Amino acid sequence: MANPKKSSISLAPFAGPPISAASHTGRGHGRATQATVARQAGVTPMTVSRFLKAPRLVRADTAARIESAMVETGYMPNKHAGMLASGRSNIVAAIIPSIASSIFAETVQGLSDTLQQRGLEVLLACTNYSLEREEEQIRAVLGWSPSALVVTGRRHSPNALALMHGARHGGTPVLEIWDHDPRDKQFVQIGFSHRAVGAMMARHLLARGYRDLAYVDSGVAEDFRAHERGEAFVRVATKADARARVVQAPRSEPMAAGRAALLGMCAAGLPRAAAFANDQLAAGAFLEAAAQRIDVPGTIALLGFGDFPISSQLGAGLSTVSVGRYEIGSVCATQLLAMLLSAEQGRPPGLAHAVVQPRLVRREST
Amino acid sequence: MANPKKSSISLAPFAGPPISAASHTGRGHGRATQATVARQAGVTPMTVSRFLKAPRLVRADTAARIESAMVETGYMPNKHAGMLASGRSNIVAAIIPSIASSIFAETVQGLSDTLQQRGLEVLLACTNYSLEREEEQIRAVLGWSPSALVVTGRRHSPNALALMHGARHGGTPVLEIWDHDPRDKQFVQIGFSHRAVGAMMARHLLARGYRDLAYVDSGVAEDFRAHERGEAFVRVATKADARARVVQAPRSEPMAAGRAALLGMCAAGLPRAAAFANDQLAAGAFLEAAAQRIDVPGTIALLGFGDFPISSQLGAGLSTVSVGRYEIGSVCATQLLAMLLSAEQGRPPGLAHAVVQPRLVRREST
DNA sequence: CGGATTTCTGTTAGCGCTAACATTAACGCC
DNA sequence: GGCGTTAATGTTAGCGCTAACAGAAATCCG
Repeated sequence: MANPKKSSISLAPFAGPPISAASHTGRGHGRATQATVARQAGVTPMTVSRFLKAPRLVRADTAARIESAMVETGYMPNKHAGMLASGRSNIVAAIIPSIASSIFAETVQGLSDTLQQRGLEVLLACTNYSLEREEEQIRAVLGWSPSALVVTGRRHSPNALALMHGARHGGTPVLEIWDHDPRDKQFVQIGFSHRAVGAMMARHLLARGYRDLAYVDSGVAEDFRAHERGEAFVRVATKADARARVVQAPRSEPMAAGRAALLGMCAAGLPRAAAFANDQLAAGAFLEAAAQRIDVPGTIALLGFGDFPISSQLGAGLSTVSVGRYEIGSVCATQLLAMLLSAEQGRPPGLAHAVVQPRLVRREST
Repeated sequence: MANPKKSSISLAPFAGPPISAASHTGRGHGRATQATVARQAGVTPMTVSRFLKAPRLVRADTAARIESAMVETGYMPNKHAGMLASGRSNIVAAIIPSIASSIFAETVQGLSDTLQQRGLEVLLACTNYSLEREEEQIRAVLGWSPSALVVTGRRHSPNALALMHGARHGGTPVLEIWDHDPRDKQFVQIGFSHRAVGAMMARHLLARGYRDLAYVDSGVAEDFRAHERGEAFVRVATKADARARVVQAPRSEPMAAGRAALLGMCAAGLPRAAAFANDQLAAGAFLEAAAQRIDVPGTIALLGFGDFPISSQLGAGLSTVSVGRYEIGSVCATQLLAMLLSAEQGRPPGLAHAVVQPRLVRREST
């Protein structure tokens, strides 16, 4: 009971009138504090604090008295006070585009699974793929004095960048996940090159002999990584003297958007092969193709991105690019812990990027 | 810049040796505080604090001086200190079974969208469908003195229940989401009766003339709500003199589990209709049926639960039960805000449950 | 234009906890 | 048994912020 393991996630807002929790009489909020426990156990608060941090530092019988006093009083440590006094929040703030889309959920899981074992909590914030919102979120989470800051991607608003640099100069490790550019050494990056993936997708389709290609981009204007994949895709295809165009899917539910994109291409003339910004789009297109009795890959080859469960389940399987979603999170956590450790020991942080290499999974759709 | 809107989510752990953030010289952590800003602006810290809380309470020229001092110093409020001093954390802790499964992601979105406008943040914790873990998580989040606590479902470990009651008696509203039992008045509930849904599913299949039924439960042992739907399903079917059995899907990736469940039923003798614990399972079964050239609904009718995007996209559509996932979150937030408001005004909290009624969506699979 | 308002700012104290140091108790050993 | 050593506890002060009240400044109005 003294050392509960846990893991949680949190969302935060910041407008309108704040609302108080309880009707408190004056200041104290009624809850038992370390002082309450100490009185009950016949020791000073400091001993209680010590017991909580390192039980072995107090004598066994004292520890027992404290422990039962904690149970009797229903003591619950106040982490805000602890943070304030120690200067350590043991919070890692992570800013991701979205929780609803399952892309980042596993990364968050990987992050928290690893950090959890080291006594760190993850504070999560979502941007809905908006840079403006990202800036707000970074500002918001910094108010909790996180031990480290994790953001998604390499593109940020100028203010957001300033906040990130400020945090880093204040000694807070800042890491960028889900992207990688070896030339960019501003922050530690954990991810992969989206250009390389776009190129990989194009080369795969070219290698299979398709020479009239399309890249179906998600309708999300600020999903820069999807755009980057598309640009690289087109560049490589064009360089190989193949035809390549970019099609925008509508910004709706992704599977429906994929269906719509396929229908759109039907009207405009089907390419021989289409690469998609993600598996959901590709799955939608696959299902629409089935509905239209368009042969895949006979008439059109389909290539997804992400390797989500659905792509291995549809028909004989959708070819896709497999990304270590969970791994990005766990590697990020490991890296981050190393940075915190070296900061603790006064060593310089080191700026080692980590590449989580994606790989192409060929199934029957290409 | 004085009133940033935000929204974030956080995950928390609690074991192993804590790790410090920066190499701080003694106590102060280098960051500008209200005192820094105050000195710069030639006022007392209190005026800065006041400006932050209610800008209109300070004279315009003072406000301007403070504002520029904040920019110059790069001031960032310390929320821990604020919480400690005011006794209000403006955090709502939400405990859900899983983020990775998209079921609860939208509920969280609904919660945070609504709370955000009122200056409340959401602290999220996942249990992975384990009551033990739920208890740990509740204990963990209570350390942040949340303004309210939201938990999933009505089943909790005795200790968890004790913590919840303790929190409530400390004036913290406690709400249960995703379930509803009018007889249970311990905590405010926002959701629906899973028995009623199970019954609804059975009645739908009976009404369509199917009399040999199966309920395919998810392999998640502690998904009590899925079990409850299954029990009610069987009860109603049996009462109507139909055949009804429960099949356990393997605990794997849900779509694969659905496929496996269908194959299992093939071997054991196909029922005339199968209801599933969720749409992913049903989708897997649908795809396996297609692969096996089993006619749906001719040979076997399939009924899902949840109304996820996939169920409207597969073939001519999978019948399912549509649940207001987002609505549960937003209604919960509204209710919670009302409770905080009445607590603030000293009124008794009121214990109004809110039912978010699910409805059956018939498509071509039944 | 003086006293009652209203508006703005300052003072004091303390939220609950923990670094850092100081002190005392317990122990070992020649 | 006195001295050094270690183990266990206590003392002091302060983290950054905000209630609550007190005081000063500006404003109003008969």
